[in-house]
Parts: sequence; structure tokens; C-alpha cells
Amino acid sequence: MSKPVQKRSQATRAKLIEAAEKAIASKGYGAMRVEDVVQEAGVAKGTFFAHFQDKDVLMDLLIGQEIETYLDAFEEMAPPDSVDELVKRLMPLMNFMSSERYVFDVILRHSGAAAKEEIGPIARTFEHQVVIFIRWLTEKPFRKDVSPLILAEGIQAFAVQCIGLQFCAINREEPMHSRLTQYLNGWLSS
Amino acid sequence: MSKPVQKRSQATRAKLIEAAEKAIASKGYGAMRVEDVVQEAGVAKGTFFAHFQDKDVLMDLLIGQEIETYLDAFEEMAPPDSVDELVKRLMPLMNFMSSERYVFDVILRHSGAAAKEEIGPIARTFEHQVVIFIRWLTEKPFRKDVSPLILAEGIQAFAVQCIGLQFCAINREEPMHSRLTQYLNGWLSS
DNA sequence: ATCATAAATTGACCGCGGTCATTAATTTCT
DNA sequence: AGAAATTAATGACCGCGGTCAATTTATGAT
Repeated sequence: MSKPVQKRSQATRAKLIEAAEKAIASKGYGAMRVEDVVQEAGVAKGTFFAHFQDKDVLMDLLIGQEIETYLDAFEEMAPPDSVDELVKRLMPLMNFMSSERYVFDVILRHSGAAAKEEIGPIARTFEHQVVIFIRWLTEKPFRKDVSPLILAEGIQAFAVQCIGLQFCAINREEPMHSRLTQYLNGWLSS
Repeated sequence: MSKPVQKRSQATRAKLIEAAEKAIASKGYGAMRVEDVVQEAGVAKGTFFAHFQDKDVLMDLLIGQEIETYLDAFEEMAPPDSVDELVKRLMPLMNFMSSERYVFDVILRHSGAAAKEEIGPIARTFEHQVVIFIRWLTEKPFRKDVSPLILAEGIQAFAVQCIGLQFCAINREEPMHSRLTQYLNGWLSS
């Protein structure tokens, strides 16, 4: 399943991923249908599930690699030296995470690895994020009375909270970035 | 849909809820099947959806009322005067929220009201929780340099974070309560 | 009581994710 | 090269949530 040995198998997998990306590009993540993907890829439905345990596994892959591109951008940047700067850096990623309710749900479902052995792409991005945050926090003037790991995980918790609130009508008048700024001012200042 | 006028309709609704509670009691939330519920209730499948927009709406109701019982217990208690006490008070609710992955997912999906007009049971419990936390925070010696509302929302964010991590194998060696204690020590102390 | 109107219920049907015994293509062995 | 053994692909089928035109039941007016 995860280790295709034949060339044909790799080609089929590539066709499926390409077809899925095409479907998503035109109709969004939430509207992607396995049946459309296999038709576009020119294979049978069962073939899809021979390559991906279920639809979620493919979504994990595609959304995970999208998130990773944002983290790559983080790596290029100089560490932010204020909460405002930090929030500004995070916004593009948060906008992607909140682009569709479905995307956010998939991310939440996969943000923690279900099993130690097989940590998925999205879970990996969350770990990667923590690494980046820890570096930023230790290099710059943020509070030092709480361990960087806890601080980093807290940033994630607040980001998730803000995205969640973004999806509810009552709270939508306050923009995500200003809400996150409030939380992080309370969380990161010494 | 939401305002049954005939007695017969109210009776049917009650039968459906009772049947659902029975199914959940014996097999858990995640295993509840609409088909089983309607059979137990002795009505047709379509009737279910005449009473509940979809399965999630019924889950919202049932899980929401369960959560509300924990909040009622909170109301009975004296406010906690330390983070340790606060965490101790929260644990029963958090244990319920993390009793099944499915339950947690439903809660996340409904924690924010989708529309101002029709705020669901679970969303109402989140608002109720905030009210309780604000009271606790203002009456007791927690930090005062951040608004109680933001502090209360932060407690929710950290609780959700801890439950989420609970479901992932990598982090399961650290018990929920000790993780939450760490977060809240950083968040609530002045 | 009788009929008109609205409310509630029905169950055949659909969409879509996911399964699995069968068949086809590849590789390995002799 | 051909037979045996692995690996890949197939598509009919299933489970389950959700829909809707048709039917039954209740209500209100005359």
C-alpha cells in the first residue's frame, strides 16, 4: 500500500494525485469526489483504495504538502520580533487553513498522529511548526518563564481557536488577526 | 421542523430521542445508526429527517445536554482558587469530551454557532462555559492584566488542545490534566 | 358530518465512500 | 520460453446518510 514496487503502480498513484489536484483546483477540497478522481485518472474505483487507505489519507497528503509550502516560507524569514510581526507572518497559513470548513476539519482530524509508526503529512507540519516557533521564541524577546515548547504549542492552540471562531457567525465581525494578536499578547509577553 | 404543532409530532420526536439515547447507551455515540434509531422508534427513515435536519443536529442536542450537566455541576461549586483546583474541576467534562474521537469531532464542528439565529446546544454550552470561567477568574486571584473574556476563551483553547493531543499516540504518555496544568499556569498566573 | 387545507409520515430512491472476490499484468524461477 | 508466484487493477456490491413525491392523518370552517 505505502511502498509501491512496480513502476506501473507508481504511475497510477501519480495519475490519481494529479487528478485529485485538478479536481480540487477547479472545485475546492470539500467538493472532491473519489468517483470523479478515478474517472479523470482513468482507473477503477477499487484502484484508488488500493493506493490510499481512504479519502482522508489523500487529503492528508495534499493539504499537508500545501501547508508545508507555507512553513518553507517561514524558514526563509527572519524571526519576528514582536507579537504583531508574528501574527503577520502566520496569517497566510491561517487563511489557507480557514479557506474551507472541510479543510479545517481535515486538519483537525490529522493534526495529531494516530500512531507513532505512521505519522501523516499534516501531523508532520504541526511538529515542524513547533520547531520553527521554538527557534523564533528563543531568539527574540518573548517571555522566558515558560518553556519554549509549551509556548509554541500555545500559539498553535490559539491559532486553531481563532480559525474555529472564524467559522461561527457570531464572532465573525472581529477579524482573525486582531483576535490572535490579543491572545498572543497575553501569552507571549513577559 | 423546529416547532412541532401537533401532539403526535412531539411524541414521535420524543420516541426518536429516546431510541437514540438507548442506542448510544449500548453502543456509544460513534456507532449510532439512523436506521437503528428509526427501527427502534417504529417510524420510517424519512420521519427522522423531518424532525432533525441531519444526524449531526441530533448529536448536537444529545451531546450538548450531556455537557450541560457538567456545567450545572460547575455552578454548584465554589470557584477554584488555584490552577490545580481549576484543572481538577474541569477534568470530568474533559473526560467526557475525549471519551470518543467521534464525540470530540462533533463538539468541534458545533462549538461555534453557524448562524446567529439558530445557536445550537453545544455552542450554547461553550458560551455558558465562558460565563462561568469569567466569574471564577474575577472572583479569584488570577491575572488581571488581560480581559476575563480573553482569559476564559484561552482556557477553552487549551482544553481543546489537550483533548486533541490526547488522541494522538505520540503524546499520550503525558496525562491530560498535567498538560493542561502547564498551559494554564502560563496563561492564568499574574 | 363533510369537505378543504395543512401537517406529519412514508419508503423507494440517490450519492458517495469503501470492500472484496475475481481477473490481468509482472516478475521470478527452472 | 513457459510455468508458478506476486503484485496491480477491476467493478459489482454494500452501508449509511439524506431526499422527495406520494400518502395518510389531523384540524378548522361551514
